[in-house]
Amino acid sequence: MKDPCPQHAHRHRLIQPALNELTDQLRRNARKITAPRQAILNVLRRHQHPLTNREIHAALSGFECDLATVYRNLNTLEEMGMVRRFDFGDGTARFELLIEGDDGHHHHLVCTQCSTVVEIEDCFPAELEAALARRHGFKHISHKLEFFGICPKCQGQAAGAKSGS
Amino acid sequence: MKDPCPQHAHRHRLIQPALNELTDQLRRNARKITAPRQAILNVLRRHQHPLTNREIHAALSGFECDLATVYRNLNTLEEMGMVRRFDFGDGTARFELLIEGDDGHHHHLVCTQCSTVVEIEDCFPAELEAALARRHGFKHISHKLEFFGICPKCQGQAAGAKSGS
DNA sequence: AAGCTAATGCAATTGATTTGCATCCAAGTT
DNA sequence: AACTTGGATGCAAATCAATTGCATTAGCTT
Repeated sequence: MKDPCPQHAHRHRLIQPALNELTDQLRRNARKITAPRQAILNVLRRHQHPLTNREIHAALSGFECDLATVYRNLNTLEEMGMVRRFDFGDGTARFELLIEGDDGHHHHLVCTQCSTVVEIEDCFPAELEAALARRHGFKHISHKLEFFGICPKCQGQAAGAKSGS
Repeated sequence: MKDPCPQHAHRHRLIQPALNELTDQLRRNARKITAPRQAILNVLRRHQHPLTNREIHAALSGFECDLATVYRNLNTLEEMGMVRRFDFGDGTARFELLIEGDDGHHHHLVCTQCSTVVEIEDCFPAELEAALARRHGFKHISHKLEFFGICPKCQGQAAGAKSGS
C-alpha cells in the first residue's frame, strides 16, 4: 500500500540535471548524441514548465533543427522515460524533463485565461484508486488529472486577455 | 461546503430522455429542430457511452448528414449544456447526452486494450480541490480526471488485441 | 405565403503530428 | 585515421481531427 502521491511531487522541479548526465542516459540507451538532441535537452533543462514541441523548437538557442526532429526526439525521449507527456486538453502535447528514477507523476493547475501553469503536489488518493480498480476488476490502473481555474493575476482583469498586462 | 462528487454520478445514465423533451430544449434555446439534429439526438439517447463525432455520424440510422454538421451540432449542444465533452487523451473528443439540470460531471475508467469505458462514481475530493485553489489563489477551479487500466476481459488475453474474443 | 436567419452540404483550410525517403553523421571497427 | 553502418535528420508530403467560407436550403415568425 503506497501513499496517494508520494513525496516525489516537487522534488525534481528544483533540480536542473547537468547536460552530460542527460547525454549519459542517451548513451546508456544506445542513442546517438546528436546536436539536435543536446539542444533539445538543454531547452528542457532550463524550463520548469511543460513545453510544447513548437515551444521547444522556438527555444533552441542559436541552433536550428527541423520541427519534425523535435517531434521525433520527444517521442524517443518519452519512450526512454526521460520526459513525461502532459495533456492540458487543448490539443497540443506538452513535455517535462524527468530526473532518473522519478516517474514524474504529478499534476498541474492551469489558468484558463493566461495559461500560467502551477505544478501541483496533490494527487488522486491511491486508496480510492485501488478501491475503484477492485470494484470494476481493472488492473494496472492509472489516471490523468489536471486542474483549471483563474489565477490570482487574472482575477482582477477583465476576461479575454491572453497574457498578463 | 458540498460533497466530493454528489449523488449525481450514476443518475442520468439510467434515464433515456424522450426525443420530444430534447427537441423542447432546442426550442427553448431558439434552435431549429432540423433533421440532422433529431437524428444526432436520437443516437445520443440510445448510447450510454461517450461517442466521438465520427461514431455519432456513423450511427445515424438511415438518415445521412455531413460530418461537419455533426461537429457543428455537438459544439452547439455543448454550448447549450445538452451534452458534455470528454477527453480520453487520444486526440478525439467524445460526447455524452446530459439530462436537464445535471452538469454531467463524472469520470471514466477506460480499458487501454479494448477501449471499454466504465462510468465512475468517484471524483477528486472537493475539500482537497478547494484547499488547492486556496493555496494557489485560484478561483473557479475545476478538473479533468480519467482513469485507465486493463479491464477484466482483457486481463487473460495477450496484449495487443483491439477488441474482445 | 413571404421573408429572415440559422443550418446544411461541400470543399478547402488549419494545426498538430507523423512519415517516406534520400542524405548524413555519430559511434564502433579495422 | 579511414571505413562501415544503422540511427538521425531535413524536407516535403501525408494524416487526422476539427473548423470555416460560401452558396443553398429550410425552419420559424409575421
